Amino acid sequence: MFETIEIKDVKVEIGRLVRAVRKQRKLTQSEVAERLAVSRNTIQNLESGKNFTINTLFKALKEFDLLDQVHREILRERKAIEQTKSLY
Amino acid sequence: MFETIEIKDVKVEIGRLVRAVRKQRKLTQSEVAERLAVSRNTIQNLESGKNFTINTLFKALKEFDLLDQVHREILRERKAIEQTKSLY
DNA sequence: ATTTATTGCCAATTATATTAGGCAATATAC
DNA sequence: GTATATTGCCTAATATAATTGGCAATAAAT
Repeated sequence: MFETIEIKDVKVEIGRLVRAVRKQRKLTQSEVAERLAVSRNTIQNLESGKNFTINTLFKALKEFDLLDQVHREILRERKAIEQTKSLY
Repeated sequence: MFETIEIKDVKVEIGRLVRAVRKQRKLTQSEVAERLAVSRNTIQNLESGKNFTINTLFKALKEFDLLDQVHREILRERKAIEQTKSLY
């Protein structure tokens, strides 16, 4: 019924997002890696749907000015949940 | 100017969100750990702002019916970016 | 067409996330 | 109050993410 999306699909989509921003800014994988202080392989993994740590993702989101937005959405989601009466 | 949020702050906020949902559903850390097929330590790290992998986070989001929403937001963000003329 | 740059992918090593187990502190139930 | 459950935190071992270095395939530039 609900939640047909698989974890790997979301990781692939994150990879596409990171790549899209990188391309828009005309940066190479090596340049992004240097800015995040990680290896190019780590960027490669991030862009290609492999597993990675939240630190790696958040470094990229911060570099690309998306971290603040993510932070606000997490905050909003938690507050929405805390106001909702439990269904369980 | 922009992006004053620190990575650690967002990790802490993720921890609060996970805990809020867990509490609302009246589950213990051990029960969540079992459902995600991870150790209780991993849930503890997730809830307390430590580093963790995207797999761990996405298992939790899927269990809590939040993964589909995240997936849609990532998709939307990428499409927005691809339509935007570069400022760089 | 020929360089030059970039990407995809691989093996070996290092760093670290995860696991398993335990115990004290705190919260919850009785 | 006492018992029971839950949480926070620690150590040691294991699994895996990240690093380093390399090379072939593809893309971009000249």
